[in-house]
Amino acid sequence: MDNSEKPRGGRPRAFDPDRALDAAMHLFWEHGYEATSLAMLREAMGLTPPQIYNAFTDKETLFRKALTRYHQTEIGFALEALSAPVSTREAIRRLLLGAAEAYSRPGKPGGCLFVSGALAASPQAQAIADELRTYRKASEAAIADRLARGRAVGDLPAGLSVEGFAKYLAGVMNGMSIQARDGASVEELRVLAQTALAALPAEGQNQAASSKE
Amino acid sequence: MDNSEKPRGGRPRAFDPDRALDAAMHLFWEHGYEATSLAMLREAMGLTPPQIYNAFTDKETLFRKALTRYHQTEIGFALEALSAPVSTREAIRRLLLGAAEAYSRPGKPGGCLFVSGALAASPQAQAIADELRTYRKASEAAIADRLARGRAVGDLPAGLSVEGFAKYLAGVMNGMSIQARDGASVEELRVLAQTALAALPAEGQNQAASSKE
DNA sequence: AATTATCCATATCGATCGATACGAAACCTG
DNA sequence: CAGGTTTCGTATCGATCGATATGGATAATT
Repeated sequence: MDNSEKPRGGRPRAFDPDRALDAAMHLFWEHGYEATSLAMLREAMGLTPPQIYNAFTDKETLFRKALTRYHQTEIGFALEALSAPVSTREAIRRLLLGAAEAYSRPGKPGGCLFVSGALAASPQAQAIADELRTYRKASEAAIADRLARGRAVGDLPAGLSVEGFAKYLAGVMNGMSIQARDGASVEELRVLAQTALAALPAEGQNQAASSKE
Repeated sequence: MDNSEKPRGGRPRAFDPDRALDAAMHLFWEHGYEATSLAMLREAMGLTPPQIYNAFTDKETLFRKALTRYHQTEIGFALEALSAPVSTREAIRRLLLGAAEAYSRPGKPGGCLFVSGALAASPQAQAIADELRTYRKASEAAIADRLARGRAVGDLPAGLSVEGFAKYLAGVMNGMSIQARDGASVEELRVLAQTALAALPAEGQNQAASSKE
């Protein structure tokens, strides 16, 4: 679990595993799991196949580590937005605008790795597709949790279905990911996010937790 | 261009090309272009490789024909909704609810082939990915056209950006496609669609776009 | 019946896929 | 330095990829 293993002896590595993992992550992000070949990884990571396999076990493990790294380095905006001490509307606004920015970063592949990584897969890669779906479902569940808290404090109507609304918001983010992949600019994604926000039920008319922010 | 070619002599086909194309389409729909192997196609279509290549040239041509067939047989709801003689809001409502149904048909793969077919692709399959993006862009353009017509007749505020709103709606549909792929039921997709409709600017209060709220 | 054209079935093709065997090289421990 | 351990570079593995060569079979045309 620790990436700074103790070298109990033996020849030291001639490369930086984190840099190599970054290169792999970007390649998977751009081309998806199956369409990214070892030859492409070899070139992008600057490593020989034995180096890759010694450091990352196999292609599937490498991809899973790339997913973890992506989660840590590229989409911190999500947890940040959902846990910020702001109103529910503001939290959702930050979430969607954060996605607009994260899905269209210059020099990075468009969209979200969790969407592009393996939306369709061969039977052999079904486990990878399932893993990505798990990430997407977790994102939706995190949104639902935030909405439920917002409803509990009066930010949202008591009758609102948090699951349904979370599915809408997660769907919008997934759609933004595809629009980003199709070349949408950060400004266009921001407009999309703002438009999506208009579906939020009016807020502020009633709240049990009065001046929250 | 005619699928009932003239048999100017020679041994007749022992299979129905349309049935075979249907099988291929469903396989591409489920697994995407690259992850669908000839071995899978061979089994699903019930044909030998020479039969496939004789009838459909190669894998890429087969996929493009599957795209055309998909467009003709599975997503007629879109053109239908956008060309129906109803209000703009009703047209968009039919579009989104039609997508909810089309993306979750029992016995068919979830989501839209135009999204799942090749969201990420290897460099060799870039042409296929571009083709699918062209289909998606065309859908968005068709929505924008409908919105522009709606705005012209006062269904929508004069200041509304049809391009921006079309990008939102196309994004929502793309997101619905992914939600469907993640197992969302037709009811859940309908709720998502209804939620997305709430972002539509109010209609009917003004025809000349006078009191813009 | 002879000719011509197309399709069918079998057996594979070369290229690429992900993954390794092997032995030399480079570090720690004793 | 000797022993142990790990990574290095080179070469290549078997499996699968998309795609075909080949020759017999079946039809319309002459």
